[in-house]
Amino acid sequence: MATRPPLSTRLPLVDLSEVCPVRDVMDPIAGKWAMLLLDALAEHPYRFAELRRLVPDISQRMLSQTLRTLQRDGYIERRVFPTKPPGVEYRLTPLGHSLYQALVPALNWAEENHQTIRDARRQFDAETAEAMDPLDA
Amino acid sequence: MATRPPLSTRLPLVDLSEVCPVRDVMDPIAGKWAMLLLDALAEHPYRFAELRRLVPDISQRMLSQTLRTLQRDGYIERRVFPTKPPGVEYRLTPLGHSLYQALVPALNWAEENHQTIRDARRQFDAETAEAMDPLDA
DNA sequence: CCGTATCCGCCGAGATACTG
DNA sequence: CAGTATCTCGGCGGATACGG
Repeated sequence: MATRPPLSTRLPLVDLSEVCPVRDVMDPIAGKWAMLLLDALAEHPYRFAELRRLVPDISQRMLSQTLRTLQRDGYIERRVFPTKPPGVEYRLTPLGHSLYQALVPALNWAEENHQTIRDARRQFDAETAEAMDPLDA
Repeated sequence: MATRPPLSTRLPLVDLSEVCPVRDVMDPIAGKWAMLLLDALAEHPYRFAELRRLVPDISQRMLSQTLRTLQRDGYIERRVFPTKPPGVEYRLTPLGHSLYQALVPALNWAEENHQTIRDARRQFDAETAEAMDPLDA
């Protein structure tokens, strides 16, 4: 029958990153560590090992990788000092500071409303459990 | 310039959701669709099928699932109308509107700086490619 | 019309070991 | 000190089929 390319091999109809700027911009900083690093660098430049200490549970691999994507998007700048042994410093660019400022309201909101949300979750879970198991009426 | 208190307290492995409220709050809305749905519902309540049309490339499964997690955190309310066939309307709660307001600066920033970031990416990729393949010096 | 159940590919992220 | 290379695994999210 009429030959049609398999669905899986067809390219998207439009460039989604073009259609939805918000997702294109937010995706790289929505990972597990990006915001933490932006927050750490917001006030002060840091070296690689210092960032490891500031975020103790990040792996070397994810620290390196996250820093590079932040650098790629223009949020941080990487400076190498040819000392012995070499040192590398990371600092926010003006664009990075600008992003951080735009994030501040959301970050503050999260902290202010954290307990409210936890309560909402507990209540929701209790209600749905009750609906499935109506013993505890 | 608004410097916030540290995002990550450096207490070791206790309950991370307790230690890092920002991650606990932001994680559920950092998914692929949550922000889009919040944005759609910010102005006007919608029914399930209407949301499908508004966000054409979302699957039924992810729409249902995302709406449920938003409801669980208390951002949206679900109203069932026993019509024939049944209709379900979703609308933002006051908490949901409050969250959305806190997100607005970040959303606007993303749109305003989208092109700048795309340019930064292109330049970064070009430089790293050049570094690996120094033919075009 | 409004979902849930199941199967599955992909990728983010951890652990570990190795280079300059 | 500041990374990369490789392996691995769990979970997000897509496709499809079925239920109320």
